[in-house]
Amino acid sequence: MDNTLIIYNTLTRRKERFEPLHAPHVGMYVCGPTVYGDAHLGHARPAITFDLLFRYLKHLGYKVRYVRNITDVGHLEHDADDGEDKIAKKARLEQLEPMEVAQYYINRYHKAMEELNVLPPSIEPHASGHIIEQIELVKEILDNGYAYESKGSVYFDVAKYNKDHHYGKLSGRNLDDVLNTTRELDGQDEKHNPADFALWKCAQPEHIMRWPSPWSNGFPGWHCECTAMGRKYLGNHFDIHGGGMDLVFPHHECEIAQSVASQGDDMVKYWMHNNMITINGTKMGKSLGNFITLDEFFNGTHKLLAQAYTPMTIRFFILQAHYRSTVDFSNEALQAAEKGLQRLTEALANIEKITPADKTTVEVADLRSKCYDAMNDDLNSPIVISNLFDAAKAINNIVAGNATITAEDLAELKDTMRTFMFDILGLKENVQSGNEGNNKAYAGAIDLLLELRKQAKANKDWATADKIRNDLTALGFQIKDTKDGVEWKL
RNA sequence: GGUUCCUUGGAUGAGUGGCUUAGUCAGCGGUCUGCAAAACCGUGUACGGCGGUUCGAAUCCGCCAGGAACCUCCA
Repeated sequence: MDNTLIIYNTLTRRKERFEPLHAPHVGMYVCGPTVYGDAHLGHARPAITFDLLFRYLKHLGYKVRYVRNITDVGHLEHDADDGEDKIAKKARLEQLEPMEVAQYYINRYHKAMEELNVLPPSIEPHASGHIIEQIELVKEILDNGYAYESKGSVYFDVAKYNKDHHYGKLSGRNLDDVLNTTRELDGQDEKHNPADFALWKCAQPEHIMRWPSPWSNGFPGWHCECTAMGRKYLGNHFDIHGGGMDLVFPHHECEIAQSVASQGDDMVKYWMHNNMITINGTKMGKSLGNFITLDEFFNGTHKLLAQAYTPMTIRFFILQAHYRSTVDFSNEALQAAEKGLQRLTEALANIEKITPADKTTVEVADLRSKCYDAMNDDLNSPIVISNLFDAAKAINNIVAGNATITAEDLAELKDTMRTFMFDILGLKENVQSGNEGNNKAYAGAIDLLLELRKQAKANKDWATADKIRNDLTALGFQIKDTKDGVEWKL
């Protein structure tokens, strides 16, 4: 089996063969959330995309260290008069300690991720816990002559850097373009050049979150945390750095500059970026105010939602599109995903009903290799899913008596389905809430009703039979009459 | 204005030179069923427009139209 993973590298703009720097170890860093609000559908995209990659790399046998940070400090807010950061601003509004706000949203983020069956990363470092490392990074860049101090703040000298290196190689820009299009920003008068970005910001008097440094009491610049923490936990050179496409410039571009200016070269071998989720053709984003939080999806409480959607429906919906394509939100699309997922899980359950025969008359032999081929081609999860649907069709045909399968092929089919659905795509069956005892009791009650219906049917009392079925359906139960008896589920 | 990219059937969404007009959802017809549901079988004119390259293009090149992301915190 040829398991050569090919991934698209934003840096080279082409698909490349994945060759880890230190196989079998793989280091991967992904930009995590800024915790000043609830996670929305857009946040689920990178989480699920890189969860897929994490799962697949592990499945291939790599030992993966996956670092996903929590940004709880350091992002400047542009509509603020001073350089106050988002966490501090929200804290004052709500009369809470900044760390209390951060913790609240971290907890909620973790809960949402768990519901989406996103595996926790190996390390989840907080920016606020790595101020020392960030100060060290700034010092190195200063020592190397690529930064300067101004009124207690430190700025990266982009023009100087660009003489020795290419500032803009990731996003395809050149410095002149950046200069011509840079807008007025806070602290511009402190900078030598409008394109320079902050490595350390001197805190205004009213700014709550602040740390001492050689330059001032303040806080680290926008881009330092990922460079400092990536290096700390993954070393000076690691394999994969991921994030949303909207982070390519300036965030990841600046990370490269910081890395080169401090250690002499880029830390990252493969840059990977997931595309956006759109709503009415426009990006769903915090600042645009057009976002729907994950909790709202799970509860169906947003006015644009026709119904609640389970976490697995959301996950499946995202996996049905390739990660580098935009995916457009709509109720219709989500409902389609919901039904599609149901079809797959039912087919998987139907495997248990199959009695092996002495001959296989369905095409399932190459299912596994087709799925691997799709995954190896830049994580083409939509193709994996379409292959699983082919398998579902085969299973249903066997159950319907139109085809047969040998015990050996059946075992292989089952194992392939389970491996890809559960281990790699990370889908799981929705677990019913409620305690065991209650579930058992009410399952018994349903069975009793269906027994009565069976008797009514035997007496050709269709009115009674239909009433039981229709009323149960109205309560949310699905009743199926199969040749082996009645099946039901909520 | 600059950089990067996109435009596929009713809705989604793969494919990137000819064996793929994927797959899902919806619709329509049929099989099964007391009737349904589920399942199965069958089913439509799709590749933004105009040129070019080629034996052959949805797929490569050019122009035009429309749209998006980034250039400001954002996944």
